[in-house]
Amino acid sequence: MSDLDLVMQRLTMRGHRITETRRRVLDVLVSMPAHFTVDDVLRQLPDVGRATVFRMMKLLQDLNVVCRVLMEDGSLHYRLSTRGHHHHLVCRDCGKVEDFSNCDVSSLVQQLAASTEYEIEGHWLEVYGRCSTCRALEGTAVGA
Amino acid sequence: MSDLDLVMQRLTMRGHRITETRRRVLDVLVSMPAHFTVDDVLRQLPDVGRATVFRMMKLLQDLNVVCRVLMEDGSLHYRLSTRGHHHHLVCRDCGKVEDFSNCDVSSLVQQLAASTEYEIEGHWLEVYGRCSTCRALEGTAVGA
DNA sequence: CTTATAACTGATACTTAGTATCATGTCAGA
DNA sequence: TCTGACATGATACTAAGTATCAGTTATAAG
Ligand SMILES: [Zn+2]
Ligand SMILES: [Zn+2]
Ligand SMILES: [Zn+2]
Ligand SMILES: [Zn+2]
Repeated sequence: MSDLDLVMQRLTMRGHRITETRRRVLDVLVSMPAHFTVDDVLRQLPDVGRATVFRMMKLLQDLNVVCRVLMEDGSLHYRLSTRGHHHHLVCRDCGKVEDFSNCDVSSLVQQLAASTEYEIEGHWLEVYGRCSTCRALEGTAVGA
Repeated sequence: MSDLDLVMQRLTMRGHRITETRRRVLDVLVSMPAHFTVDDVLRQLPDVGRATVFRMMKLLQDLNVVCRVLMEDGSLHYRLSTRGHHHHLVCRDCGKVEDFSNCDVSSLVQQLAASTEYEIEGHWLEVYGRCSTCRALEGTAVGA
């Protein structure tokens, strides 16, 4: 089943309607790169209301099919993802994203719990770097 | 030397002026709890211009005496801190913050680098939980 | 102590991200 | 096909932050 079908299914399962607008927005979302903003979406759907897209992003978050990526400057971008809790490894050059959750955050958290007496209940982690493709390109770049 | 003196020193060292407004804003900042917003500051200094406080927060970031705390909802708060790169452990109940940097993020980063072929250049980590004080209080809370 | 001037300030207007309201439109089941 | 709850778009609003600009002030050279 495609991500798109999955979203449709979850929508109806929860009593939400499949409208023409929702279908159009979803079509745009699946065509988007790894992460995007609401304005990226609006630019491709000028006749769709701003509030509608924001409402939809919130809905999709409730349905656990989008997450938010924290950029290094502190701004938040959206990303289609049907994973539960996970983290992002974002390429600074091309914006490509790797989701990961099989990480060793838990050991870090245990260290912290021991040294601080906090009871730890959540965390947010984003990692930034450059993907192999972009690193390979750098060597051959004009002027490099 | 107090944090406040340190800031003054760094300001003059970089050719910035010590003005009455800056002194007043700094006084408020050091009196603030672990993290705060610009509007928290403005509420205590109604005659200081909004832009001035934002300008000052940016300046203080350049001087490495404030950092930003990512709250769980995605909003950013400010925090006075003269540390370099570090992370936050934020109490969900009282807002208390522990800075930490002696963490095991580097091993996590190495794992990631090995499994993804990304060259890793940065990260952002925030941890949320409840401090020992708030946990102790819970047991004695009315109605608990 | 002046004075020149670069730095600083506050007001205002603007931007970006997101929420609230509300009249109109439409999906989907009876 | 009827109907009402759900969805939509326009509009206006909030919150965080930036840009502009005319007026003020710190500071250091004289
Ligand atoms: Zn995790
Ligand atoms: Zn890349
Ligand atoms: Zn606490
Ligand atoms: Zn670190």
